[in-house]
Amino acid sequence: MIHMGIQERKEKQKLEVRKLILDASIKLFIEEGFGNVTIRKIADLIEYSPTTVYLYFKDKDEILAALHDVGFEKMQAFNDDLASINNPLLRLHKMGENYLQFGMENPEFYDLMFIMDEPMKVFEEEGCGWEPGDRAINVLKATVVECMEKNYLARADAHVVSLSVWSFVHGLVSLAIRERMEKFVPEKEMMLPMMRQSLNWFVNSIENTRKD
Amino acid sequence: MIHMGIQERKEKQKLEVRKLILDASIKLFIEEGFGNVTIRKIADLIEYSPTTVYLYFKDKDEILAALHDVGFEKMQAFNDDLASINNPLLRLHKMGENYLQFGMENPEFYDLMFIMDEPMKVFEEEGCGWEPGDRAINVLKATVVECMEKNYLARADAHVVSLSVWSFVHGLVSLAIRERMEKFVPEKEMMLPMMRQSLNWFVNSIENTRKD
DNA sequence: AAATTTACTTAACAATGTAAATATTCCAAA
DNA sequence: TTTGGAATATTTACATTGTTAAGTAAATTT
Repeated sequence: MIHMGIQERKEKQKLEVRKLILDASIKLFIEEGFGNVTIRKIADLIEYSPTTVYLYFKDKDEILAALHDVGFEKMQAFNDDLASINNPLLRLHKMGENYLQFGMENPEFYDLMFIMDEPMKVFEEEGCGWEPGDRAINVLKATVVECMEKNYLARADAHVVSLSVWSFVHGLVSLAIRERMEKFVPEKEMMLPMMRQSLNWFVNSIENTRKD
Repeated sequence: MIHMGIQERKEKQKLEVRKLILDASIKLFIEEGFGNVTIRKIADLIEYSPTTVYLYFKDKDEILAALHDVGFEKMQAFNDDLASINNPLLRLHKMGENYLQFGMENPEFYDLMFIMDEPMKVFEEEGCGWEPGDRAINVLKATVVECMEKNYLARADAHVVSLSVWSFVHGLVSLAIRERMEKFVPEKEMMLPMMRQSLNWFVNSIENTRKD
């Protein structure tokens, strides 16, 4: 094995084409919307033949799953400002606001991460569960637990409460993204403000009033 | 116009074929899932050629929109037991439970009604908004208002609160349907119970504690 | 009886995901 | 240096999809 350097270069190239495909997908995804992400358009963009894509990804779902992962990275970057908030209830609130904002600013990614079926098939096949989602909700859960410990939230099954909080914000975003809110929030620019109001009410409602 | 009877019969026949198409769609929809509802399969079932379908529906989206409407009718039937509940907060709670149950028992319909893009396109084209959804949320809203009037809920913007309640239950159902909950609720038969628990916590949390 | 409208079918197109067969490139051993 | 075999890429092809255009046969109107 004299030419290990060459093999390394090859592997790097392999990864580079993979990255080309992914970048092209993201570009199409963001600029033309999900419906226009097709194998052929990806291939056109990177100037390869369509079937070459299949040398780097098993099928289209796997590409979507990769984009799904990119979405979770993006979301994590969105939450950089959380660590500085000491009050866990305020932090929970801010997490919610970030979630809403991320969803409304990146509807295509949000869709892929929390609504679309396709990327989930890959996780099913892999056997191991939905790791990115798992990690995200564990952060939420930790905050909920902290809220309960410090009596900002009434003590209850933290698992149930975490799912509830998540469901609440997901409900808002997914209804908005899939155009079920237009009748109720006619002006588009009022959507996010309205959602924030909704979140305010929610956080206010769940706050523990029987503080010791 | 001697032959009005014949014209009537013709129109009836026209409606009958329409109904054939719709029934076939529903059958496919329920038995084989949404992905297997194709124009050709519908045509096969009713023993017409595929293109005949287009004489009765503008396009596939219009069929999906019709199924969407059927879903709302089904849901309404689900809520027959609500009228007998006098306490508005209990009624709200029961509405939520019905919503969860309907969603979990009719995931395909729920999908069409509250998640999928396709049927909404028809409403956009028609200009007038999403009438079935509008009606449904108005029922919810009336209950919320009644809750506030009778001090079961703290006074707040009823519109915001209604959207919030809806978002909450929709969040639960849509996460479950689109397989984002499996990691958190591993046993499938625990899904609905867990969601009910979540709803219990929610209703409990939003209930007005400063009752006069 | 002739003309026209209605109801339906056949044929076809374009887009899509994907598989199989084929070609090309490139490195390693003879 | 040549050669054989991976690795990489392309060509061709297929099946499925929604949908349109053209054609046909029967029913209805004139």
